[in-house]
Parts: sequence; structure tokens; C-alpha cells
Amino acid sequence: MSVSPPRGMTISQVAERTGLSADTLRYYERIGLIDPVPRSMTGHRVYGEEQLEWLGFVLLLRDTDMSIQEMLLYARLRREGDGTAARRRALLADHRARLAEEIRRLEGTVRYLDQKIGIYDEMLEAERGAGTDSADAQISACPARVSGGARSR
Amino acid sequence: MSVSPPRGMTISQVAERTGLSADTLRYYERIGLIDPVPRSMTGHRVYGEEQLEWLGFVLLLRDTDMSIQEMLLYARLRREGDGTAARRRALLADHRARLAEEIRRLEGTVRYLDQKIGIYDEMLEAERGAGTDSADAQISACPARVSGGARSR
DNA sequence: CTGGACGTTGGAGCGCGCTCCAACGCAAAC
DNA sequence: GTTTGCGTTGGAGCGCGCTCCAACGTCCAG
Repeated sequence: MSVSPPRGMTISQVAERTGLSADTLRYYERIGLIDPVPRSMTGHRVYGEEQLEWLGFVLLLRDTDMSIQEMLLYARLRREGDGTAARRRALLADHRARLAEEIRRLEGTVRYLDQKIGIYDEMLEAERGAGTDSADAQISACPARVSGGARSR
Repeated sequence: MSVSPPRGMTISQVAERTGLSADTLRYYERIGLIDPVPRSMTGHRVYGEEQLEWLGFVLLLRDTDMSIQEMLLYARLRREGDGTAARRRALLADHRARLAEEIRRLEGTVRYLDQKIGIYDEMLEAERGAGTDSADAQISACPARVSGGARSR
């Protein structure tokens, strides 16, 4: 039973692996989104497994549109440890709820687009005879809230 | 069978109805995302039904993260009318495909978050006894691409 | 010893999508 | 007449999330 070997990665290796640029990695560290990365004798960053895991989680949140502000809050709570678990849970639950809502919106739009694409198809089909053009006049009942209500995002 | 009466709306009415600001409406017109809106004798914008429908479609695309650049392209093609139907169809189909992909990503994250939230719940449950803390150490197999591959968005 | 690869820092700049502002016009209410 | 309300214009500014840059350091190959 050996613990994981302490081999560290350079910034460019982490960049390669995560798809982030080295600049972005430094930026994330600067703003406190990731903890200060240990340095080698020559001052170079040495990333360990722990950093990579956290970074992976950050990317997961980022790629589902959590703002840096909100991730910073989570990061701060995490650093405080101890009593912040409930708040962190709530933060994640909020994000989860937003995602669920977003999914519903996207699905709605997919259905609408399928309809509209269908109309284009009919139009293009008919065009192999005599051709008109006006797919944008066909569906007027598009689900956008032009019929009252406030912004959603 | 009467055609719709030509009552027009002011910019603030449209703003109210769409949830956009008047500034944003003017901005959209400036950049050509919506056609030049007819003016009253006093130079004030008078929006008609047709504008509102197009605006609704634009919002639908915007709210599902189509870039303004891409919407501008669609708008331009639409203005050209005639032979651009196939290209417009392709544009919408592309967007549809991106949405489908996005939905899959979001769903994956929802599942991951549910897991993680579950761990917090166990932790918080146990805490009503003796308390530890480390939900961030529990799941390491988070689906982010820290394991090879390039950026996706 | 020179060159090149790779890293460091602090700070400036950028593209996007708005958002705000000053200066002005017109029309009805007081 | 002047105040209030709603609109116009061109252009500047802003918050976000990076992205780029200059100046410099370290290390190794030729």
C-alpha cells in the first residue's frame, strides 16, 4: 500500500492536460480560484494531484456557466473548511437547479428549431419545382417571452 | 377576415414586453440585428408585429447562447431572401446540434452534482454526532477533461 | 560562451454584449 | 413659460474572462 508518488507537473503539462493556457492557470491562481501552487527551488510552479482534482471540479463548474465570482465563493468556503459544508451544499444545489432549468430551456428550443428546420426542408423540397421563400413567416408562435414577463438570463 | 391592424408600439413598450432595455433595442438596430425600425413624424421608433416576431426569434437564439455574430449572419441571409434558405437551414441545424451536445454536458454535470450533494448530505447527517469535513476529497472521478484532450468551449 | 526552451512577474489590452451619458427635440400639464 | 416625460443621436465606458507583453531568470545543448 504505497501512497501516490509525489511527482509534480509543470504548468505547461497541466495546460496540455486541462486544455487551459498557462496564462489562464496563472490567472486562476492570482485571483484565488486555485490555491497558491508550490514552487520548485527555481520558482517554477509544481502542480500535484490535489491541485488537478480541484482544477477539474472548477472546470466542470465553469463549463456549465458558473461565474468565477461564484466559484471563488465556493473556493473560499472550502478553504475555511469546518462549518461551511451546509453553505457549499446549498451553492451546489443552486447551481444544479439552474442547470435543470437551463436544460429545459434548451430542450424547448431544440423542439422549436426542429420545427423550423422542418419548414425549411419543405420549402427546399418544393423548390425543386417552382420556388418561393419565407420560412421566417411560417411559425409565429415561437416560445420567446415577447408576450410579457421579465428577463430570465 | 381582416388583416392585423397597424397599431405600432413605442420602444419602451417593446422593452417592457421583451424584457430588453430600450438601449439594447437601439443597439440591436444599430448593429443590424434587427431591420431599421420605421419612425413616426417626430422621429420616434414605431415597432410593428413583424419586428416583434423577428425579435422573439432573436431572443430565442440569444438565450440559447448563439453569438451576435452568428445571428447577424442569419439576419443578413434572411434579408437576401431568395437563395439563402439552404444556408439558413444549415445554420439552424448547426445550432441545434450544439444545443443537443450542450444538453448532454449539462445532464452529465447534474448527475455529478447530485452525487456530490449526496456526499454533503451524508456528511451533514453524520455531523449530528461527531463532525469531520472533506466532501471535496470524496469523489475524484469527476468527468472534467483533465485527462487529455482539447478545450470544448 | 551563446542560443534556445521554458519559466517567472506585474500590468496592460481585448472581444463581447451591453449600458450609460450628454445634448438635444417635441408635446402635454401646470 | 417651464417643467415633466418620453424619445432621439453618437460615442464613451464597463464587467467578464481571459490573453498578451516586456523584462527578466534558469537550465541545458552545441
